Amino acid sequence: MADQARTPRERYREQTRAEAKRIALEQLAASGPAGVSVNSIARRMGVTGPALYRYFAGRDELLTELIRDAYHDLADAVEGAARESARRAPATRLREVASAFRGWALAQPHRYLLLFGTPVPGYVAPPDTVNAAHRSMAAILDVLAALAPPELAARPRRSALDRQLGAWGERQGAGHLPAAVLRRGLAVWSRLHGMVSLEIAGHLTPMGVDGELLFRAELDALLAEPW
Amino acid sequence: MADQARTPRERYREQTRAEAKRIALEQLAASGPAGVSVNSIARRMGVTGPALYRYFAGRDELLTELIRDAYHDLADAVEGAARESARRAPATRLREVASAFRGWALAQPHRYLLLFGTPVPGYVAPPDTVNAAHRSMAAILDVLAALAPPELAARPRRSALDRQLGAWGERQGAGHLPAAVLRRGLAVWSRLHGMVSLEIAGHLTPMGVDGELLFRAELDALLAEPW
DNA sequence: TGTACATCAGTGAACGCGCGTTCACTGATGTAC
DNA sequence: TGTACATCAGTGAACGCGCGTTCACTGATGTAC
Repeated sequence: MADQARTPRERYREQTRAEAKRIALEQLAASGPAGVSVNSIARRMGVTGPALYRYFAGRDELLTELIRDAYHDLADAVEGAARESARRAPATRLREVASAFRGWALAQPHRYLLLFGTPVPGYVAPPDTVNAAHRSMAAILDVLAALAPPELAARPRRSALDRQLGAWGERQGAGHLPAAVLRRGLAVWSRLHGMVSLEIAGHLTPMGVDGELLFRAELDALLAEPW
Repeated sequence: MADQARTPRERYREQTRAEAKRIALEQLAASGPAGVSVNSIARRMGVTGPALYRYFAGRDELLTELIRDAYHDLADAVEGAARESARRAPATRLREVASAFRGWALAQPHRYLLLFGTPVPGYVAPPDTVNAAHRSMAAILDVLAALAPPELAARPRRSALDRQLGAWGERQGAGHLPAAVLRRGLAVWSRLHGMVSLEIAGHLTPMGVDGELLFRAELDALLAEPW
């Protein structure tokens, strides 16, 4: 968190951008992505609308920043859980990592939905946000690799899914991972997303189901699956 | 699909409502839920905005109709698959039913996202849409009940999750189902939703993963799980 | 069958609101000699 | 240290647009006798 801006003006710029983003997040929480508006952010900063165009090229750039920040923030949480549990049993680590993912999402549902909810119409994410998106996956794969039995590495990549995941893994510099680990990583991500997004969107409430219990049951099931 | 409206006027009313909803769906597909606007629907019908207030109390009622229709349409697809595969092996039936769910969602992603994506800010679904939502689940549970080994029924409902699901099942008139079936039904729904919503939102594309292959792999895993 | 009346569809004006973005301009802050 | 200049932040007006909703009203369609 060191303040890298040298001149006072650069520092001021950074502060103003940060405040605009902070208010944008409040609007996101209150009214969804459509509620994030340049004019109303400016108003709440005590400034006229056009002033913000000194700091952001436009609304889309602001949204891009929010999305990038959210991906990195989520990844920080997931990586943090992996790091802090580094000396524990692999199964425990997976629970911790998955729990960090879920915890982050529940704590700030609007940001999770910004990433994984209904795509914002007309908005196209710049390519580099994808890398930020894959940081969380990399942390999950790390833990899974420690969990998997060592003899997996020798198994060939047979299926079409294995080949697709293998190509992705190599692009990500994770070409050394066994196919089964990549496959399970995708399963973890997909199932986590399913549970978390149902819970956040309120679809469990009318069933009277506690999301945490579903989460634990699904993790138990996942850990019981053979490799 | 019989035309139940007796008088010409009632028939006309129904036609106008249906056309408005048809156009609303086009707008939903083009610009998301925020793009569904009373005024622009009216414009495309060759009519002024206020005219539509003869047919809908307001924008929220229109959205409610779209949501209710979508839940029922999805449930029709899922139930249809269950019915058409009634004489096949239970495992095959589960694949068919899950595939119908996914197929419906992929064919009309905007409607799926209207149901399960980012909640529309400020919109509160009327209670009876919940029943429509649970029709799909009921069809899944039906098939799972046929798939489960018969001795399950004797097992007690031990866990907190089982109790919550049991209470829901009884409210739904499905109190006779074993706890494990309800649990697995929830897992099916949650996993399906995870895969389908990642795919629809375009999160598999940058990984180069085909959603269909993930779908098959996850169903294989699910069918291999012990009861 | 014709006539009087009730019902309903749709209009047009209006209210109050908000949005993203551009542009010419003022005034303050920093920089270089 | 002072002065001339460049840079930058922010303003206010404007453009063009859209929204949901209310209301008094016209004209057409149906209904009852």
